[in-house]
Amino acid sequence: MATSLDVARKAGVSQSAVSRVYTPGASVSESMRARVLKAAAELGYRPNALARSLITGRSRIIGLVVSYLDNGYYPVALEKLSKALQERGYRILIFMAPQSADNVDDVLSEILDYQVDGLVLASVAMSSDLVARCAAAGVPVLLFNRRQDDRRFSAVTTDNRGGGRMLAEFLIAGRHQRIAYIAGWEGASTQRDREAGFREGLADAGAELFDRAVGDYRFEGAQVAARRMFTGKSGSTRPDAVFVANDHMAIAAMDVLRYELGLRVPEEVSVVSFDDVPQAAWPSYGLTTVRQSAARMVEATVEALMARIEAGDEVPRQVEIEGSLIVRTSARIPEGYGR
Amino acid sequence: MATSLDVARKAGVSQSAVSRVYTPGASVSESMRARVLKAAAELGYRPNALARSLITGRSRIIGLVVSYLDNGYYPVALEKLSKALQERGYRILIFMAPQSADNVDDVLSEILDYQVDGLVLASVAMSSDLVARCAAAGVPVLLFNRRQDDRRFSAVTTDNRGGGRMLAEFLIAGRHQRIAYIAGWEGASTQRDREAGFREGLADAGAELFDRAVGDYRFEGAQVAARRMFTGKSGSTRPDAVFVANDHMAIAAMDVLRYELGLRVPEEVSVVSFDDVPQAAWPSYGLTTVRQSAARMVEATVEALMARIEAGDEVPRQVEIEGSLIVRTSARIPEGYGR
DNA sequence: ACCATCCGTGCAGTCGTATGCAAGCCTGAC
DNA sequence: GTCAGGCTTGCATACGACTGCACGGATGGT
Repeated sequence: MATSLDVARKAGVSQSAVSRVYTPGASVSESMRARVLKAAAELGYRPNALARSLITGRSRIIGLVVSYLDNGYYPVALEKLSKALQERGYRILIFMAPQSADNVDDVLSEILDYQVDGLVLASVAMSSDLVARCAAAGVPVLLFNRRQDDRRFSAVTTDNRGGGRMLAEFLIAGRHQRIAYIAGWEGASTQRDREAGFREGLADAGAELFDRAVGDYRFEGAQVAARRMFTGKSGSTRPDAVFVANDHMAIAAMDVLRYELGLRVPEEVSVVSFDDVPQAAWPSYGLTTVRQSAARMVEATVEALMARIEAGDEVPRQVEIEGSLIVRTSARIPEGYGR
Repeated sequence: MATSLDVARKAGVSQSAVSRVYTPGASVSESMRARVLKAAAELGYRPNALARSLITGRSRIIGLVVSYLDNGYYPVALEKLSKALQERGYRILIFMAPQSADNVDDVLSEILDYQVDGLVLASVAMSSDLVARCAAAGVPVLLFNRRQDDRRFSAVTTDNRGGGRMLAEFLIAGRHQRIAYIAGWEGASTQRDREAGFREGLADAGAELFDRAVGDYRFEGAQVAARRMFTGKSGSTRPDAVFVANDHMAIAAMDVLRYELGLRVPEEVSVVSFDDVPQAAWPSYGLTTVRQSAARMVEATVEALMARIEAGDEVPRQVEIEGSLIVRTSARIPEGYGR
């Protein structure tokens, strides 16, 4: 591999000159730039990003920690995030977090070793020890789709509480009598907020939860929860509507209802959920769900990161994106709805 | 951030000593190791991976180029690949390739700037100019799920031809009369091989394609293709079976058949496909498909990469994984099948 | 013709770590 | 007691690029 020194020799200039040609904003004459570029092209020279990072102290790498990709929301978000950052000249170093949340620290340490300019944690929490290390290293941390009360973090979330409330109102308007809930992982802020908003919405109408089970945001968890909630019950002892805390689980639950238990959706049971993953729009499911716009969340993420990295903002931002109710076919539609 | 020199001063030893403590296999006495580790812990020291890479010439970063994540196969593969590489001390620098295949070169150049130790191209092709540069830089390149006749590449694929043939035999055994094919992107080796194998299988039984359309491996492409192929046709002029070149498209096609055109699957039309993405197992689809084991492909990928990177093998490997037919409910099952 | 100014360029030091080399110490065998 | 050999350790240099500083030349105004 050719180095800047090789290019300099070939072009008959100093190594500094070569460096300046590749540094935007540096002062170089046209004639020199031409000579350097010619020599560089002949040698196939490209600046070594690692060496550059070492001295500038900025790697133009963003660390991303994700814990699961099977929930269809994350691939979409990852794709958008990657593209948006690429456009700004950043790359993504990706880490899969082990499910056991305690090991995340080890993984994170390794990321920090690469001198990332920023860190995005997608649905992942972080020990306070690590927080301190990131702060010391001046690495901005952004929580994606998770809130932490600690105000030292930037965070981008959807208005989960508001979304939960919208779903409650929709089900109430549809005259559902026995409304149940299948929860996500209880450690997640999204789970807590969605449930809180949902219960508020019910309470405002004088209703309350008819049943509740926990699916932990996992596919199999939702299957088990749905079986537990519906198996062996007759029309009046089982829910006539269920809010499943995200689409990933809702799909699992719906398949159990239909294909294991022979229930009709939405005629016998209405199903609503949260996220609007691509699969939610597939006509086999047609999920009525609260859209958590990946495009807008990613946009906010990139903006918040860039503010801290490039503009040097000190104060973390907490951004909350508005959700919107997408009505499809998985839940009974209130009479006169949409007029 | 503390450096090795800070640690050295605090521990009263030389910088080299600190370095050696963190270099596996280096010769350090127990007493010194203890002193260094103590000082390091107090300062929160961790070696700078960039500086280390600069001098060792190995970054322990693998570049990964992916063009789409909406096909459910790739998130699964990415997750497995990432975990497998993490276990071996490597990280993934991820790049989304723009759809327009010509710009891939720019993107790839940027990856190479980071001195990656290896490059995995998932369903992405590469210009011969870039090939030369990678070879010059000594960066092994591995084609994942794509074959290129150029023997300078390592490549890991499924036996697409064999898989296509299995599907043809299965449909023939099911006594289908009018067998059609919805193709993937014609530039892809997977597309060509799957189709070739399928046609061979048909030919062996004295049959041939009844109809053919192109879906380009895209969801919308498959919808259009399915409409074109089935709209406004009666029982005897439309296919009674269709092989859709991958699951991602098959799901789109199936929904068109059922929900737009009111056809019953598999009673009126059998659908088979390729990949076995997680969604294929969902009972709403129950796709009969050829499993392309992500686990085995990733395993082969990691092994081939490590052979070139760590063992220093010069010869690229072309690995072809056996596919297996997964029979579910989307296609008529031949009488006496499985006995 | 003189001086102030500015632009372009090279020199040399720097980022944080790894490693060949040589020197020092200790051990054990004779 | 001597010497060979091995194990530890520090010194110095290298990796590849960025950048503050100083210097030379060109420019412009008076």
